[in-house]
Amino acid sequence: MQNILIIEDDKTIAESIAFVLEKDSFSWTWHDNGYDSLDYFNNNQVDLVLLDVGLPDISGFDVLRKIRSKSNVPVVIISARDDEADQVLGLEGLGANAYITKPFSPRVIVAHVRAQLRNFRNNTEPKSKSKFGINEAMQRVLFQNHELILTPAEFKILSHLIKNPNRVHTREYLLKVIWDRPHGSDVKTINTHIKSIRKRLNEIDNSCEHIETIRGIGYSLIE
Amino acid sequence: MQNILIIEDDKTIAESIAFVLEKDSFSWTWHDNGYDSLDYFNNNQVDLVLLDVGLPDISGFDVLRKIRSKSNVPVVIISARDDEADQVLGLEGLGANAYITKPFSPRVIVAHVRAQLRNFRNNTEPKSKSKFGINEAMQRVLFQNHELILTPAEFKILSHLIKNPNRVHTREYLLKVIWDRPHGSDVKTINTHIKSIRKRLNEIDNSCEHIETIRGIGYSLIE
DNA sequence: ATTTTTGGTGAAGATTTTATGAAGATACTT
DNA sequence: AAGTATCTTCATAAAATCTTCACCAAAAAT
Repeated sequence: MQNILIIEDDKTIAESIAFVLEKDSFSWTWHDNGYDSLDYFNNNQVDLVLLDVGLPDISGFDVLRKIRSKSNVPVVIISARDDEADQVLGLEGLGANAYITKPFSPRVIVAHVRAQLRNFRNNTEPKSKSKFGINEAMQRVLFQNHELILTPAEFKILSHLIKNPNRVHTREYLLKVIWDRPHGSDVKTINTHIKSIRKRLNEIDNSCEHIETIRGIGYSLIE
Repeated sequence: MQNILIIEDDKTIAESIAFVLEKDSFSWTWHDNGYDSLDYFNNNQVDLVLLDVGLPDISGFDVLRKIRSKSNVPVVIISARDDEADQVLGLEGLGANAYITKPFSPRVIVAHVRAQLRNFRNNTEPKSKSKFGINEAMQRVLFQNHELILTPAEFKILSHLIKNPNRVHTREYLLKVIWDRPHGSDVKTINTHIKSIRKRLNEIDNSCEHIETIRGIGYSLIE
């Protein structure tokens, strides 16, 4: 049974998360502050961390950094307020594996947990060499020695996926990747972009799915 | 001429950096906040970034991440205070190329800039043989043994493209190439210049596009 | 088993970006 | 100053791209 560490100062939220985890037969532990949770993390087997960014004692930033200084355990960020968005982006850069915002449904949380755990399992140690190369100077992607000519949006999405492979990216996030800032268009737009990227990739190598769909969440590039 | 982007909210510091860069005949641009500088970065040719970590709007962390999401351009971190040391370490992990702290002398900065630019150049362009020759003295370009008679603006653009082939050049940057300095004219002017350069090239060899349009960004000379 | 939700697909429409030709403005030459 | 070459602007056409939509298939929930 996998052990999930919940770091969340709001008791109600923590309990609802714990409830759905338990229903899906995960083991869980809850701490409502950064220091206790780090203490727990250092002395126990933890398979995944759910980390709220708005803690009372230390910043989510510091917690994540401390965790990352000794482990690659999957960390999923949860944030209650929209104005934490910037901070959340920074956290992803620091090595957070995914993040969930505001109206988080139980199902979304469990889906994230499952996706991250699966990715992590498949991804430990072997560190293979990527089949992709990014030609920034020409806004092209090299895939198995073929140069892909992509539209601006496709390039932005694909190069982002290549730089952060084996981890889930929500459609919302990928939209922001295209537009640099929040943008009004429908998230389903991403489906269409992904479709055309897949088409181009499959023209070169049809043997497998290169971009995996994580149902209910988003997409992930497989290496 | 290489273009350095200075991201620094302290006017005095920015000016002193700009001064020494100019003395060493670098082109430079200064922005005092993160958003403007990213906006500039996304739309202009930038050969190196000098990034202060203590910006008023977004963290240097986020700025660097945004830059790295689309470019491998050398980024040199400058930090004014010692207590930013932690942050600086994080930044280095994220892909900063070097960092300079507290008492930075002009000469140290220029030395870093030169070193990074040299590294970057050696790492990227393998330098193949070109079909083009440049006759600086006569303001002419030799293309497949034909001498092209060009207008001054056309010569400046084309010879710049020849010196930096297979790489995108924004219209803003090409405007600066024509005028040596920022200039008030519309960037669409470049479209017209490119059109006439293409016409001249096609009169000699019509078999392919020699100047490729990179949609949303600019133009690139193909070798 | 049936309903509901979610993602895939192809095509149409809207939007954005670039190309083009010509006219106006500017600078340069004689 | 007139004439010429060059640069810029403008309007419009053309192309490429982005978004939306309707419909179908697959997966999940009931």
